[in-house]
Amino acid sequence: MRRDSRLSRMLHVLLHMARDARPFTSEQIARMLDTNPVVVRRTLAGLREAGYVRSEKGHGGGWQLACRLDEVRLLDVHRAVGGPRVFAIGNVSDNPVCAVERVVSRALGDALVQAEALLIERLGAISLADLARDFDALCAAGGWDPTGDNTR
Amino acid sequence: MRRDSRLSRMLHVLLHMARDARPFTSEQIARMLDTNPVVVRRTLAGLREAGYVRSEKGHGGGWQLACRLDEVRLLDVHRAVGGPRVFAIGNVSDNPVCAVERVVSRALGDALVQAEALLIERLGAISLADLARDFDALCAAGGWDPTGDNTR
DNA sequence: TTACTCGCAACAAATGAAGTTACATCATGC
DNA sequence: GCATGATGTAACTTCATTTGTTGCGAGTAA
Repeated sequence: MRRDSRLSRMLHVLLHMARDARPFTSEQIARMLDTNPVVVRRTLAGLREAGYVRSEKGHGGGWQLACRLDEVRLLDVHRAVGGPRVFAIGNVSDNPVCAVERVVSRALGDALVQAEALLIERLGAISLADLARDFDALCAAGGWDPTGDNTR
Repeated sequence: MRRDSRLSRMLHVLLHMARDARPFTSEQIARMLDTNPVVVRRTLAGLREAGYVRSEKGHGGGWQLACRLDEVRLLDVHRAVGGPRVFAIGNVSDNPVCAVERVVSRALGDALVQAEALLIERLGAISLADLARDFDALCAAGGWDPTGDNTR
């Protein structure tokens, strides 16, 4: 499988929306993400169901933020895009018959659970507002021009 | 992609080998793991290159342990089977052009790096000897008969 | 009425582990 | 030597999952 990039992509879009209240069309977002509009609509659908964005059809329609930045954390977005499996590796069986395998399964499972817990904790500790602040800091430090077209 | 179970499977096999010095054929191991002999040989090949097992052809041949249990840690086995990608999720790009994406990439990357570091640390802290001890403890506690055929 | 937009179903492409088939090679025992 | 049992390996298929693509329906605004 390719590496799942939905969380990464949605965060990217959300931050752009946070910086510009005008609706973005799926076409525009697809160009930002270097993909195509159907993939964008498909993935943003999850965020809409969670209430983080809203979409409007027709002229002047598109996607807009529908939440406060400080109320949505990376973990929420992860869940909104389907809360996909975190690990590419894992146990072959959850409830092994073989006693030897039970020992292996427990040790490996413990390590994975701990690592996942840390990841969840990290993602739960960062809000979209934090990222927006990071962005402002980056601009201030790097002399980047926030009025230009930096969509890519 | 299916979840990568090579580490889990190889640990299972190694512990069986630790308990019985006789060579195991790929056929026998395949039955243990509920797979087939070619997959077994393919995966064990990595452990052989690392020097953790050795294989013999012909009558009475098969696979045997070739290392001390206290010298091989789960992390070593993970690497010996190819050290596959740990996460199923990740950033879409390592070096984004877009300034917004750079912020996202850094935050997400940091969280993933921390979680991976913890997993690596855990896998590095457990040796095959530790698992063998866990197994003995399990037998002692559960009244399991180590002389029986518990290969499955 | 036309143009623009999302919504969605259906299917193709790409990726990588696991499974399968086939055959070469080597070691043992007779 | 020869049959047998075992690994070594290439080549292909299967499977699961994200991503990409096409096509069409439906709503909305000018």
